[in-house]
Amino acid sequence: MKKILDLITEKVTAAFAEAGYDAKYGKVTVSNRPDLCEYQCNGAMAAAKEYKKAPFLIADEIAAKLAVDPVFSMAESVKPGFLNLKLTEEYLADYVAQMQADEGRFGCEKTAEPMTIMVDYGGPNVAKPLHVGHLRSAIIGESVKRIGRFMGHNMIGDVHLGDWGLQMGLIITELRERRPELVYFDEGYKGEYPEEAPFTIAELEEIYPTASGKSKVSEAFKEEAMQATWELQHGRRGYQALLAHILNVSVTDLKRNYENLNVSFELWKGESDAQPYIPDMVQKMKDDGYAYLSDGALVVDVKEETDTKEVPPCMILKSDGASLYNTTDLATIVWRMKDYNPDQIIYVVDKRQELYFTQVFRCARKTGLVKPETGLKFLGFGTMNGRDGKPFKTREGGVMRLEYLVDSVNEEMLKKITENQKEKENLCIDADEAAETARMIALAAIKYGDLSNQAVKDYIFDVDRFTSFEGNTGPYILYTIVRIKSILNKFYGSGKTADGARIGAAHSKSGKDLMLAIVGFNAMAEQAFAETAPHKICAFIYELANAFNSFYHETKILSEEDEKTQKSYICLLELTKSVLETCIGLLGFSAPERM
RNA sequence: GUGUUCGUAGCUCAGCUGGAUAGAGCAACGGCCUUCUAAGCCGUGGGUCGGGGGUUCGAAUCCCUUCGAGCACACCA
Repeated sequence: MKKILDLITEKVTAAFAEAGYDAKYGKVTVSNRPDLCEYQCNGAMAAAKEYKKAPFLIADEIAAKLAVDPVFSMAESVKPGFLNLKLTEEYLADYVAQMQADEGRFGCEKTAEPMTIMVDYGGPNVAKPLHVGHLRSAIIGESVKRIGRFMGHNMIGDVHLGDWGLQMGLIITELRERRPELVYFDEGYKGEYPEEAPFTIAELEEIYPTASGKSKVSEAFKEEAMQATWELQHGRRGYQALLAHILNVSVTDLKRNYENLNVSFELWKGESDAQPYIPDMVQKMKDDGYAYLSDGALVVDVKEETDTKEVPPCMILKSDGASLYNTTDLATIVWRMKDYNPDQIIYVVDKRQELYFTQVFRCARKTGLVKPETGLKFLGFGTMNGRDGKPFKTREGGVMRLEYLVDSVNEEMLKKITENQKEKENLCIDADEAAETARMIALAAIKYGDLSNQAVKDYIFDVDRFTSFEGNTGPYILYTIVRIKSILNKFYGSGKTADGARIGAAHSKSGKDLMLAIVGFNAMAEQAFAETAPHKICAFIYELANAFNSFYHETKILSEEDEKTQKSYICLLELTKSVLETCIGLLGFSAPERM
């Protein structure tokens, strides 16, 4: 379906052309003065210069041509040269009805050229619990993935696990100190290793920080850990079996945590998966003459003419010959290209890593790791700060576990639901439903609170504000959906049906405003994808929810006596609900039946 | 130091491919529940869009400059 702005623009450009002006002046936008009009075109003022003619004269000409078009209920020129437009109720209703007939898409066409897009987000470390720093990547990445998928692209999410390096050696060393009798440490052991891991996730989460602490005070311990790391990476069987256990236990726990956030990944690849590709990659960079030694380290120059600042070379190997983060990230690109050949890779990462990623991207491009047309996109997000404007910390000053944060919001929500129930006797929610509903609202509060801000900006995570859920919040959106569901349930529950009915012309300003809000869906979705901007979806649904609540307040639906009108309302409610639900689906949360 | 992002109401943020009176929410104040969930609706007050200059018929938006804040600047990830 064509976007409504395009349809109107077609009319206006035709009018400009007919009147002898360049069609480019006919671009129509949504009005910024809703009190004056619904859509506007400012082209006459721009055209005035080229044609050396008073802008209002041009606008008058165009308005006269448009006024006879049955699409517009108003087409007038105003003061300097604005062209103000209003649609007829019939035309608008017809467009909205078409959206409804376009099931699941609401007038938004899938792309004609689907791309394969990999999204690198999440980035948790094994053996370490998720903390608040992982929240934004998960939330934003998941939404970006869903938006792309809705637009018809083949989206592949990769968690990009931090499962390589010294941390593994640390865990193994600590475990050996505690339980040297385990078969994993017996070098002569030739049999199968147990299937059951010798530790739980809780133990693992305690072992790692302990070991990490020891390595900082004990040189000997650190030496041992490095030795263990080396042996692990060079194929020591027992250690590899332990690594498998660590991964297993860790990933199981991570999956559970991500599921609670309604976040999932197609791929659970990690840094370790990139290691096999490193030797060949490095050799090729040397052979092709890109990599050279600088201060003992192997580097690739990534400076460009247009740089306004010094971009340091991209380091491939440290002066001791060891690989580093860059090496792993580049090798990750190698396997991604080999296995999935993506058209684009989007990195949802803390914005502080921007310079680092420009180096990696340039290096990948220069050395031919990716095709010239392969997109490498850095989607940096800002820091989540506490109420004091400083990075979010627990009261004690440590990093807060993600689980605790989610739990505390859950609790607040449950309290609120219980309170709310006392006020409304007709809501008989049992304990299980209340807990589940609280979970859904809490998730909406957290995700909406994050996504409604621009990703690049830092934002303040204020638990009190999020749990107060008035105004522009996730719970407000859910509440709106629940209200609609409630009416629909009562309507259908009385044995009525709206089969065969169609949305008709609006009878009121609020009804028309609701439709005007809905018709922007397809344009918004395209834009949200093109700009990887989930916050545009938030802005859209907030406006839509506002429009609905105004309409709701002044329109009695269940007591409407005219059957045709009532069915039309029901259709409109169905559409509003579907659009809202689709949108929150793109944001990564869903609505309960009641709250 | 170099680069970069940002500075909009008391607070948290939209708006930034230039357009008409700069918008929301929270907080403050005032209305609206015998009628579809008041987590709602309607209204009032609150702004030199950090300062200065420029481009333009027209600037929060583009350019320059200045002040202030954050962040990043090769052997960490």
